[in-house]
Amino acid sequence: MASMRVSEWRKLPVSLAELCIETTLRCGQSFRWKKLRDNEWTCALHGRILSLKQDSTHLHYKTTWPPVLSHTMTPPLSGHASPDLPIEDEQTENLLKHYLNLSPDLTALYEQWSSVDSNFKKRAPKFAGVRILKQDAWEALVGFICSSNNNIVRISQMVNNLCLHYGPLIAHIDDQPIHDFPSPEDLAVPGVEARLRELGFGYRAGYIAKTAIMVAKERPVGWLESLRNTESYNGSSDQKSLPDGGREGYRKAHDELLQLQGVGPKVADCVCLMGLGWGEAVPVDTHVWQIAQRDYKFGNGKGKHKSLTKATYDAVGDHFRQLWGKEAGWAHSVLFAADLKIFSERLNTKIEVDVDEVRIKKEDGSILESKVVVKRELVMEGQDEVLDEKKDIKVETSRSKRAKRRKL
DNA sequence: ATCTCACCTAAGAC
DNA sequence: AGTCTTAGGTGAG
Repeated sequence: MASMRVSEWRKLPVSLAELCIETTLRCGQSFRWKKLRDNEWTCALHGRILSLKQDSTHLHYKTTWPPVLSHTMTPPLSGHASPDLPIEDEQTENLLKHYLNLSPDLTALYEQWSSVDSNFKKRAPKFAGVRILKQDAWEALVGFICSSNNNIVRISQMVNNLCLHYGPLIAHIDDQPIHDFPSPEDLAVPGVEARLRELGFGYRAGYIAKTAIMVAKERPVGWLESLRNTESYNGSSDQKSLPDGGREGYRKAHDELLQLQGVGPKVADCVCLMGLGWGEAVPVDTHVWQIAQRDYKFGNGKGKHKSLTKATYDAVGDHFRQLWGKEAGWAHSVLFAADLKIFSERLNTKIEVDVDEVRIKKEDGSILESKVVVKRELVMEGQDEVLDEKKDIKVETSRSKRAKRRKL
């Protein structure tokens, strides 16, 4: 397995409020990121393998390139030559900035949503840094077709199988083959439905096979991409207020997606939001429907909106668009994450912090002054019962002082 | 327009 | 051990 190249770790300054990969990569918007080692996330993207890890000030990234021919890979974005970075690292940095969608000021958006919505304000603090990724639209489409009546773990397994059997091989890591995501053409071949059924896709096998044929053969080249929001992000929220059902381009994209097999309103909205850049798309699943009822008094009134019909679906979306504005789908994803079972530990975790000032008098008379911070994360059952405890002790400040001389 | 089912599968709850 | 429910829904009647 000759010479695949691995870059050095490089870093980008990013705070946890702007992006938290632990939450963002697990909250069900992408299904291919894997945690291979402690806090290290890996995924194949655009013909290379990307690894990410994060500390409180920086995002660190590393690229593994396929053995040969890496120069024939089309760069995802052309960038200006930089004196500091090798051209490939610069490409990867551009790819990352694009994929992670780093332009929107998430801190400002959280503040804005908190100022208009007390429920958001209450739930958001433990779910900072939930950012909507700019995923490939086709990948998002297939991933969310798989998501019906399904859970994140199984969706991830299915998508993984899809890549393994139909996606182009990129490289091996620890003898494990890593494949990229298959194109519509890769999946528009005879026998796909039967094979996917064998692979455990169930009734979604037919949806994927048919949708792949529609996209690859019955739509013009570039059709899916043409549905993308091309506006560059503009922070000012008081642009002409958002139309009731969202912008024209969003409605068009949504309508077009509904023509595909296995794509209903919810899946179409997931693709609009996470694959096509339409921030006002609000996917309403049973979960969000429950949130709407529980926290926003939906369906309480006189019989209207009793169940999640198409009319109710649209009304819920409109309500959240009106409340949160142009990036309603982003805010929706924060509350969605806050309701996921895989993150439920955070909700009953309380954090206790003890700070001790310690002074040690040394023999030479100087005083060593340090602050010992003991941080305990307690997983609670009810009010008093502690199920689990994680302790983190660190010496935060430490300095020597010359002994003060007593005045006589 | 709204409602009811069937549809794959695997894991957890009774 | 079986049965039921649930997990980011969709399509057909």
